[in-house]
Amino acid sequence: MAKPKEVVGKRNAKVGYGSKRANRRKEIIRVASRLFSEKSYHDVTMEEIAEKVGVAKGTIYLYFDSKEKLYLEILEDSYQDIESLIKKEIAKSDPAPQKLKKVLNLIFGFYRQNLDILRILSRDETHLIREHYEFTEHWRLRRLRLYERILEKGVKEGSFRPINTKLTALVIFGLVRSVMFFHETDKSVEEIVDEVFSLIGNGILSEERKKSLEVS
Amino acid sequence: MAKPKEVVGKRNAKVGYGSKRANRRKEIIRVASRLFSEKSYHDVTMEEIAEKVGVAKGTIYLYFDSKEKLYLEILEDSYQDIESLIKKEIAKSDPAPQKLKKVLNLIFGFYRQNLDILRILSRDETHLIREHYEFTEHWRLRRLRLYERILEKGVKEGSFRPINTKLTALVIFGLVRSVMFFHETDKSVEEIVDEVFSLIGNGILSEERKKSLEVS
DNA sequence: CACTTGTGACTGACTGGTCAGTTAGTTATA
DNA sequence: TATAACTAACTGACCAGTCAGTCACAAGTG
Repeated sequence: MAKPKEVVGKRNAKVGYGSKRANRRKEIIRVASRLFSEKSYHDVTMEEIAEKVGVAKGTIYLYFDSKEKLYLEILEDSYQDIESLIKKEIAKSDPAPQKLKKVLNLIFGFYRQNLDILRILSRDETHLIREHYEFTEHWRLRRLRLYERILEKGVKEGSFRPINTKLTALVIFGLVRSVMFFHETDKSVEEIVDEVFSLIGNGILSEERKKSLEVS
Repeated sequence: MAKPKEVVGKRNAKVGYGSKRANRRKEIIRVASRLFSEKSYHDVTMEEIAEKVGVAKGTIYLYFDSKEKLYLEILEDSYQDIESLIKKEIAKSDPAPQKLKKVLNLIFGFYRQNLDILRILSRDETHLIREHYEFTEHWRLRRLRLYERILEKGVKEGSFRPINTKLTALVIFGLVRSVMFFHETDKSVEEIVDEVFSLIGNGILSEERKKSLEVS
């Protein structure tokens, strides 16, 4: 415990000693993220990444085992970042509607600030490699469960109607992506979330219409 | 007008004379669709397509100028199919809510019957080539406008609340994809559409909750 | 100090393999 | 037999990953 643990070990290990080496790593990830957000996986070459970082191609391989590993690390980092952000901000005791709104704000906010990552994650290149598929699937399910738990809590509390929580979670999952990705960015995240929340909160039918449906 | 137009012309023209040649074309598209739905664009090789069709690679090039053209034609065909399906079924006079439900039924139904196409269209490989991006964008906007028009009609009729139709269209666009793609297929299309429609129609908040929000 | 040895970061030419697209030649068909 | 359909071998470009070697600098040594 006294001595700091020997940290050199494997070259491409993630653990960094906040030094030059760690910075290079980060710089490579930064550049690669931007490139992967602009083009598909196969259209980004290691040569190109190296060039934009300002090193030779071989150097990249001193930090990452392979192109796939580099790509997957970008994905994992992003998912981790979002999730830890949510974990930090959400208090268990919040009533479900507030909780849902908070989560939406955090997610929309994160994506707004990390458009490259939004573009990468939105793309469904789940066929690249087996690992990638499992990866994406894993994180998708985590996100769905998060929504579901909030919805279930709301139903129990009585703040939400007795809805199909699984389906509703899917609906929220889908709309987040499309709204974030395609909505004009002239509105603040808060405004967008307010509108989205009011929409899924109250629905689109008018009161008269709802009444007439109840009758029939 | 009397004589059928000279149709031979360019080898790879789409126009077919319902014969052998046209069938080959269709078969190639069918096989390619399945492969493109299983793997990413770059991971499907022309060799593989040829093999699965049962011809030599060169033969594919007698029907399609390039891999890109083949891919884009699959996309275009799919978009066209869905849109013409909708156009055929939707009467202008339907009230907005029914219209929306009908459209959702048609789209969900189409995807349920064409899972390959759902997988291809869901993937956002919009970076492949410039043409592909414009393509996808074009059809996305058409779909959004369709939703928007229905929503506007409903607002005017008074069957929908005065909602932000642009945002709502995006929400619907997003949820269709994610619900269709990920929802267990043990339910019929009608059941799913009913549930989705009730969700976006009435919202998730309970009546008490809505009232308490109105007060605050 | 002058030197040697060591080392981690980095380089870039090279390899092995892949694959879209071509073409010269063969087969089927009208 | 003329033409369309088809084939299979080939070409050229591309690219992930490798590896022998360079370089700047630090640590040891007499």
